[in-house]
Amino acid sequence: MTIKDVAAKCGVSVSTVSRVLNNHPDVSAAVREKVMAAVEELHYIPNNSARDLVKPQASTIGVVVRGVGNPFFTSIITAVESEAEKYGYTIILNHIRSGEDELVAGAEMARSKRLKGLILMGGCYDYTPEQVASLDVPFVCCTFTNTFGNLGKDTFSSVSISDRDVAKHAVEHLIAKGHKKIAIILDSICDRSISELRYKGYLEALKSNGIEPDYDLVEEIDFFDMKSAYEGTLRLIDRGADFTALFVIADSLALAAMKALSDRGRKVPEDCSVISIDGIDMSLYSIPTLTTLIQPTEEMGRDAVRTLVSVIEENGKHMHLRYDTMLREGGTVARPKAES
Amino acid sequence: MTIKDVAAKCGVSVSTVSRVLNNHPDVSAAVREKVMAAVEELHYIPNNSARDLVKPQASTIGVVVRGVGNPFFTSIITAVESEAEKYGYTIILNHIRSGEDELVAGAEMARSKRLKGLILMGGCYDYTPEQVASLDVPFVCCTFTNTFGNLGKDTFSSVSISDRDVAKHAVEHLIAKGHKKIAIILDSICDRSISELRYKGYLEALKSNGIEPDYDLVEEIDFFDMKSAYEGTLRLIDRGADFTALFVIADSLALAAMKALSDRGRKVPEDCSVISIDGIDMSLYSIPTLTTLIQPTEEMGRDAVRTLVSVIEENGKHMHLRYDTMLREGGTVARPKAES
DNA sequence: AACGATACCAGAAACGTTTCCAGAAAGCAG
DNA sequence: CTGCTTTCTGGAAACGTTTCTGGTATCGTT
Repeated sequence: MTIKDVAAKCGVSVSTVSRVLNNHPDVSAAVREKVMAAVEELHYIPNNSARDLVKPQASTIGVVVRGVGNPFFTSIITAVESEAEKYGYTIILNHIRSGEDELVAGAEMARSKRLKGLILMGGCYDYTPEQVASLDVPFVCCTFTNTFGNLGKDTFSSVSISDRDVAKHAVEHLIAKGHKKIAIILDSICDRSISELRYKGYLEALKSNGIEPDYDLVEEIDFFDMKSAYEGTLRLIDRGADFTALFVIADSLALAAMKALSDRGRKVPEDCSVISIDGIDMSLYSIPTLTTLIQPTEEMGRDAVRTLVSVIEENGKHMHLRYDTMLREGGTVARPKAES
Repeated sequence: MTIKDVAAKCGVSVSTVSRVLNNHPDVSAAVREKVMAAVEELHYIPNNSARDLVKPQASTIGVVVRGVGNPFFTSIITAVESEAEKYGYTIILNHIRSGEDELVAGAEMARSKRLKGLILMGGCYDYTPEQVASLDVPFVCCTFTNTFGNLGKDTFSSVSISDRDVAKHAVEHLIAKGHKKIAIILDSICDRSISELRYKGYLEALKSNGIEPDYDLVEEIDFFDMKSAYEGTLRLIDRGADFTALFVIADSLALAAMKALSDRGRKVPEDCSVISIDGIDMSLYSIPTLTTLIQPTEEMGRDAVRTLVSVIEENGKHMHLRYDTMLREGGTVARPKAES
């Protein structure tokens, strides 16, 4: 089942077989025909390792994703996959658990698989220059970006929304509807995650509208999953927090929060408004439809591979792309009830 | 940056470097130390292609998934990934669109990537022996199985539930609650998909309970996605179909169906009961919680790679594993209202 | 002191390709 | 018919590893 076998089979040299396999011009039609037939008959399959060894163009880029279940990511991944295909890259996915470090996972992966580049999704945003240097393939941060004092900005790319501004936008939408007592559900803010940025946006919105932040309305959850969000919301309610609206930092968590509200007899939006960020498919089908700020996942996924490919192939410069979100008004935001 | 460079760097032979890299015993501590240092300093990374060429144990198995967005699959994939890791396999994902043929996609993939095996998710169940033969790596069908006249049963494996029985179970649960007018939402049944099996189970349940099937209560949707399910349910309602319960063949579709019911002013479960199959995470957080038959995704994913690995490594026999589902009673099923 | 065993290391073959180089056959102009 | 291109094909080197084979010190035993 090697190229030698097919060469022997039809009485030509190895190099000739190679030529027809690679569509080189210097081979007569007769021979080409004969070789093709032999390939077919022997069920010959080229050995990619050997091929790569000679001409190392094997282009595969790795995607490391923190947060398996997040449907928001699957949407971006789909876009990444289809765009990568256009450029002749194959992508290989690596799901990591919350605890793991995406940079070491990425490095490990790049090492063992000879990746041409890396796309990181759902990580932190505070890589130090040393950490970045430890990765010796170009990479782009997807859905988040480094704000570590602007250091090393030119050593990697990012595609993201402005998390702080978007969060601010969301909260201001609630304020515009007349809400003043706005609670927030977020995952741990201490690890310099996206969560922290959105939290800052939340605070900013409150402050710039003259609302004193009430730290009793902040509920931090341990993990970024629906179960934690559900339980967190129950805690918030059960400890008697006084709020008329809820800002949840991601759609999937918001859906779980709505369930918790419902389980405690609070109607959305009559008793409590809910708004969040992402625009996952599922959020269209909640009852009522979730009001959220939609991220352009299609473009983000596309641009992630485009900038990566540009860096890989033509030594393009690293870029940091920001995207606008779009407010989709569902049915989860209403004016607060008049004070009784 | 080849092994030769590091050999030169520290004045030993190529083979010695290779030995320390592969943890072979026949090398002195001093030399090992020196080589390690050089490797570190030169940032040397072994070339996997060359390595694979010599000892082709590079174990990667491909997973081709039809139906990107289906959260049910992501749950299995997670299990597959973690189990594959245990056995030292890396998995590479391939999402295909509904139109594409998973067998040709798989074959293509196996060819170009030298896969050791394949896991197919969300495909049809009627492969012909010729089709199966076209794939020259072992594969296991996940979530579905071949029933093509039992032909070629020993040439591939499968892990699945008994779709017909489970569907029957679901519908009989509704019947037990007193429902007689039971509608069904399914994706196209003509392509010999899982859908068809579940449809058969639906019919069987009706018949064995003396209920005449009413084909006006069957709503076929074009694509397996929430949008189609939503629209299909609207069609069902709007054409005046008379039903008190709805069996949807998958959780994600059921959630969309519930939204449609809500949008048409029908309360679940008071006006209409809903039941489905899968047990995705999300279904725990619908309002009310979805009543569904839970598939053991954890076990299924695990066993998929186990049987595959067994076939690959020790020429194990192909197996066809069946799993039981578990009824989770949520809040979407109630007795029908008394006839007015 | 001689011998065999042991520990360590170098050389070279092999893995399956691609591609460069050269050579043979064929075509064509003179 | 000669010489020169052109067209096709075969041989062999190269890609970066691993591993087999063999050889040289070192050491302990007698």
